[in-house]
Amino acid sequence: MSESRTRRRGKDLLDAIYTAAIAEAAESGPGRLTMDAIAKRAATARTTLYRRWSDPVDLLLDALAERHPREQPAPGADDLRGDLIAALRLMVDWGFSPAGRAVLAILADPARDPAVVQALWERVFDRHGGTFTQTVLRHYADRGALDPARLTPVVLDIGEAMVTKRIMDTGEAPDDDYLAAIVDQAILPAAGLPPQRI
Amino acid sequence: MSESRTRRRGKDLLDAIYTAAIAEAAESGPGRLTMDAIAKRAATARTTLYRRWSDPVDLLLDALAERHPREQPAPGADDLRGDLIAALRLMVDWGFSPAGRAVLAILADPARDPAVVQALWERVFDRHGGTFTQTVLRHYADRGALDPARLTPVVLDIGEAMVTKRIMDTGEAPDDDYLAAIVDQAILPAAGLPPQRI
DNA sequence: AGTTTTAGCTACAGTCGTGTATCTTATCGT
DNA sequence: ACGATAAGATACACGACTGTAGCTAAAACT
Repeated sequence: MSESRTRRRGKDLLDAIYTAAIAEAAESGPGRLTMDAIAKRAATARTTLYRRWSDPVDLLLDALAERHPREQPAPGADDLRGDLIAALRLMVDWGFSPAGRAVLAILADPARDPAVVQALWERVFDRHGGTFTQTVLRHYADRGALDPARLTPVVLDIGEAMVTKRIMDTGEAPDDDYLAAIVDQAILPAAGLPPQRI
Repeated sequence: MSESRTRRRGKDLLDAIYTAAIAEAAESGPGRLTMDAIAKRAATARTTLYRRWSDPVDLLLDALAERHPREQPAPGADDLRGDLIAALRLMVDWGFSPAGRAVLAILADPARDPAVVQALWERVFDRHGGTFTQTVLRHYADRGALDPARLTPVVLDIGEAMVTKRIMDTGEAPDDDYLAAIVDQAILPAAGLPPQRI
């Protein structure tokens, strides 16, 4: 009838659906995520969605898995501090992408289904290969620049924890000064190095 | 008609409504919070709620403000490490109360209204008087046990950030060993003290 | 005791999302 | 060019929640 002349199919359509699902989740939160809204935003029919997924969260997980950031922090020559800041910057950028917002909301959802969280780790994070600052810290520990014994799970998580909390508190992306402060005042001292500029 | 013989009023009724609202928010998340569910759980009529509040979040904010934890960490004699762990324990307990879960969900809600967050800070946190570890760290800095210059906003926030992230990651309350690890491996080094047991 | 206040009940129209069924037809594979 | 596949449109009954209105009667105040 009033159908547009072209009809999307396969990858094109999937892309549109994934984008719509992540955008909806990022705006409304997983709690308010509906098949209806995803379908409308993707300009497709609800029936098309039901042919593949049984509920909105199932769909969202597929979307997040397909769109997980593959970018890895690439530790440079010999600049631990700079590399750590860069890794946190990567994390902030991701955290403020629609996908990052959606993931944060899923993790903080009090009604979260453990199975969903587990699926999130298996399909998104684990494949992503370690956290952001972790990659950098391990790299420099391997080269002898810092004591591997200091890289406990707690220490490896400091950067991510500080950034996450800051985002939740302010709702805004921390600027480079704040990221530098996290590195100088929290991560480096915990890693056994003298704090830089206080 | 089939109305129960007694009819609650004033504070009794308010208490039931607040409890119901926080419980609902903790279970369903603020996104799925409805007047209907609160009314049903409080065993009152929806009309009664509409007489006082115009929407569920408005109601929830009143409930959280009324129920905010007044318990303060009381720094003891001369045990910085122990007092920090105790402060984090207080925070974990609060974070796992229905109110804490509701607050976390509000802060992580991608659809969060800045006005709601601001109201939350003004009506709940600010009145609470500082964060958990902050009280302890300031106390020992005042007594000269550690360098006040090291107590930057970043350092004062490490404990809360680590606990928050841990709760989001695992969905469970960190045990005392983990809290001790946070204190020993993250907070104390950042505060300029040698890490205790690694 | 009489009056005011307000909790509790019922009903209503309206909106939104669900899950399923049915039909048409664009697109793809061969 | 033809047949298989699947996208797109529409319709439907159902349930949940909304916001308002009107009524009854319990609790509180005088």
